[in-house]
Amino acid sequence: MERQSTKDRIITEALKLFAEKGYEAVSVAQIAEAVGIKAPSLYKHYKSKQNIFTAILTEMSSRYEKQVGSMRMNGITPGADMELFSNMGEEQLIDMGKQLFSFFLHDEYTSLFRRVLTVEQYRDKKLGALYAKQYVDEPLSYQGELFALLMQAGAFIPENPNVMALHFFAPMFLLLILCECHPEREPEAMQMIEQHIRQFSRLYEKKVS
Amino acid sequence: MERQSTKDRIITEALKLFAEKGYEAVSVAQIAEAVGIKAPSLYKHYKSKQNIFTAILTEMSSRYEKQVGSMRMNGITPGADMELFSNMGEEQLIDMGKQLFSFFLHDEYTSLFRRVLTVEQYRDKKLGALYAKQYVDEPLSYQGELFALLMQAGAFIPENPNVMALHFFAPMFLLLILCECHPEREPEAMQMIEQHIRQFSRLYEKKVS
DNA sequence: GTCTATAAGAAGATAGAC
DNA sequence: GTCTATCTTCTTATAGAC
Repeated sequence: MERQSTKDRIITEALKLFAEKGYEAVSVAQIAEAVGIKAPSLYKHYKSKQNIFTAILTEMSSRYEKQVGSMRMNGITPGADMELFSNMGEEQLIDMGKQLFSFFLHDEYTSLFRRVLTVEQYRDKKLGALYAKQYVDEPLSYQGELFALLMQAGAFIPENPNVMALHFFAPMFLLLILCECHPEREPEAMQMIEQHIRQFSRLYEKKVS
Repeated sequence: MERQSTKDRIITEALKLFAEKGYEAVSVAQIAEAVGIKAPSLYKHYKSKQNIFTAILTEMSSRYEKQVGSMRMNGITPGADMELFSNMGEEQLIDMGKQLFSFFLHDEYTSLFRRVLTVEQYRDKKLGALYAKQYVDEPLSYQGELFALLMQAGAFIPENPNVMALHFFAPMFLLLILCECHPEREPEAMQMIEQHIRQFSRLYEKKVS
């Protein structure tokens, strides 16, 4: 009567190990040990080590499409909830940035899977493409749409909204990569994010004329 | 009469393979084959596979300290060559950005070693620390110093120069990571960099009052 | 310094008992 | 579904001839 089936526990433990050591460096025996069974038993659930990895990939992609895809990265669709943002102040922007950062850094599966993609992106074209899509292209295009709408609404000075998205997102991306490997630097990073967004707001704010 | 000794060629070929597949996924036989010798011959030059990796680390670190450390990332020490920058226009900033980006992306050793650090950073604390130092902390602190001086000289509006460095560097860092795995997107990235720096210049330029 | 031969062990995976 | 026992292949590394 465990919370997770053995088949699911294999995925969970394998993901943790792959994120920590990389696919090649993890043996089937290590995965089995983490689950609490012997290596051969594992082959009753998955027919190969590669199969375990593929199952992780499938599971994480569907999780992404469900959570992040439909919610568009932070629970807000740019079109529908526009009014929520049209009177968005600096403090709201800081909150949004910090929450986005915190989710990406602390959500267990998101964080572990990003580490796996980081480490394996060069060995498999599909993984490289997935990394680019999930952590570069989609955040940028989503935030680009959002800033375009806010710009139209007169919340910011007229500039290229896609470059604006790059200016907003890239610093958080850099600090995310930093903290992923150096968790002790999270407070420092959070402070940088706040300073970043305050300055970003000042730069893009519409001056009263 | 080869240009490189066998001992050096082992380092070169091993670096290429480690950057492509990761340390664990590369066998000593593969390195030997790339060099053009048999695996056991390799042990006359290095006493273990780990030793080869350590030699790469030492070599690349010293290369970094020589080239990038003393030249402060792009050949210019912030204090000494200030006058060169004090009348720096938008086009100069774009050139500097593109050259910096191009160097990081195309310099063979820089690029390969960054890939190795990217892939191995989670498995070894020293490698994680090196990654943070070389690709985050030092570029940011150097550019922070530079922008602080330019700000003092009246070239930019008064803002936090370290955040300004983050705004300048982080977008290039993100695009660098993207192109490292997707070289075909370099033209697109170069265009983004140009747009980024133009917008950056407009945002930080001192308005005549 | 290079080779062939080989040791010693770990890896992924299967067979078959329970 | 789990286990023990086993197979096969690959891996790092050494020995010793040339």
